[in-house]
Amino acid sequence: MAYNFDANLPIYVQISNDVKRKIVKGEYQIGDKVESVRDLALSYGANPNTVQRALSDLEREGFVRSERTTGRFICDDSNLIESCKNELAIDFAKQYLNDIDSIGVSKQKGIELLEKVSIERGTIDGKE
Amino acid sequence: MAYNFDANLPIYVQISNDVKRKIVKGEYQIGDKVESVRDLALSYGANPNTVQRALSDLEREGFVRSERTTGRFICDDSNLIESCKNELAIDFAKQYLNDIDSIGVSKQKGIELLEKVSIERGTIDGKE
Amino acid sequence: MAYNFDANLPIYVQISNDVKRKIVKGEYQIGDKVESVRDLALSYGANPNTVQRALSDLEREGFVRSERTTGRFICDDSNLIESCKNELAIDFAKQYLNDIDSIGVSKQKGIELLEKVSIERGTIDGKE
Amino acid sequence: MAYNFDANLPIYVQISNDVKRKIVKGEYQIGDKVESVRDLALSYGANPNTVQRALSDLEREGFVRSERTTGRFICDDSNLIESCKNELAIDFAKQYLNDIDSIGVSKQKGIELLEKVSIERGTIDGKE
DNA sequence: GTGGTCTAGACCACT
DNA sequence: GTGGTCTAGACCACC
Repeated sequence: MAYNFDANLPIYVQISNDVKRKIVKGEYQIGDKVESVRDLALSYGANPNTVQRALSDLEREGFVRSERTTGRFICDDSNLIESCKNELAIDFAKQYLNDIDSIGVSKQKGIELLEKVSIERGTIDGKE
Repeated sequence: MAYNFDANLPIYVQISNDVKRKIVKGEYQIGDKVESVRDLALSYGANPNTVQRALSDLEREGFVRSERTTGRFICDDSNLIESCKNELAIDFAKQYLNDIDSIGVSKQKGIELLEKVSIERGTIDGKE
Repeated sequence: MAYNFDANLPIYVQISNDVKRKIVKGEYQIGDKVESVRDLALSYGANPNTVQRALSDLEREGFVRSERTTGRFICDDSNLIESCKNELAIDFAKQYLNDIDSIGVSKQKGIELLEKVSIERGTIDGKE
Repeated sequence: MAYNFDANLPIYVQISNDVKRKIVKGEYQIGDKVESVRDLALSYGANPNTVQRALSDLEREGFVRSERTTGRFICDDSNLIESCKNELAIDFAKQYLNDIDSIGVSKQKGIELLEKVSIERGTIDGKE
């Protein structure tokens, strides 16, 4: 299995989210052709029907459009993509605030931690 | 079921983590008596054996000590608690950095989001 | 395919009906020469044999007559055409009454809807 | 097979439409329990998965809500139901106008036909 | 080859 | 018993 699915969420939701994430991050650019249902099924280690359902959901939400005989493509809707990105980022931020709050760490301390951790990681972010 | 367990982690680990979180946050104070295995099992909706294992782990790690006849108590080891708190906080911070990185959001933007979200929530943090 | 056939009805019936409709509407005038079987087959995207059968039926019903060497022509039988038109119109009317009845809309409301919709469409009917 | 499906439309769409029609007509009242997926599958002569899909769509559209262990129920959203009814009625009206237009019958004549046909049918509508 | 649909049959959680 | 999910395998239309 090429993808580590969380047992608590339906696989089709996780696939849908993963593709959304790739779109939002720019791994899929507008107009890009999405891999075929069968190929995605192979690489996710899921059933084609499950992938199909994930992509149908994305289509309904406006992230991809399908052309019957040629494949699926990323929609040209940068507003949608941007708002999705914001939404995800806000969700992550809320999650972080909840997490540190659950152990009695203040938001201020949480921010300092981000600086400290990012330096330790020596990532690109360290330059900021 | 009184607790929403994640299907991917052993339940005893999740219980152990939850108790640790409560200690770190101060919901359990040093010297406090921990509820009986039987009561904890009820409130977690888990098997007493599972709770027993979680508490044994906590004991081995030095968070609680058991006194044969009177019950279990939170250890007086503020260093351990403090370092545990830091460790958890760092884990959360890393998680957050990974999350926002996965959608192409910078650390700087991530910090701004924390401010924005915490204001919207109108929580205690708002005073900071 | 130049014609969107309904999978539930034999194609030859659908072709026959379409020609009948054209006669009734006046797209084919009395005495007009009907296109050759070969041409009709092309434009309908059907097999010439299928078209042949449709035309034979129309001939049997008296809508067209075939002259061995010159082709097929629309018959001069305005009574037949008129009664066919009425029959079709009545079928449509019954269909409409059934449709609105199936969702609990009264005939009266159905008539008002026709006025409303035809105005919205801004079609020729608007003048009436 | 207890339901005559049109080969041109996906079965799940037809089932969804049929249930919608029943809601709109009042055969299903607000709060009514919908038959179970398995029962509906039997009565429609379709696969439970197909019925499931139809109902999921209806749920997404807000017509029904599902309670995990007890069944599905018609939502209390009379606005939605009313607007759906109007939409369907308008579709039927447009269809009728198109139909009669395709044989050169005017809207006015079409309305007269409705009166005539409804009297011939001797239905309740005849009193209007 | 592509997406789309359908069936059959299975398992799960919940009550 | 309920809804929900997943897999496996099939067929179709389109190009």
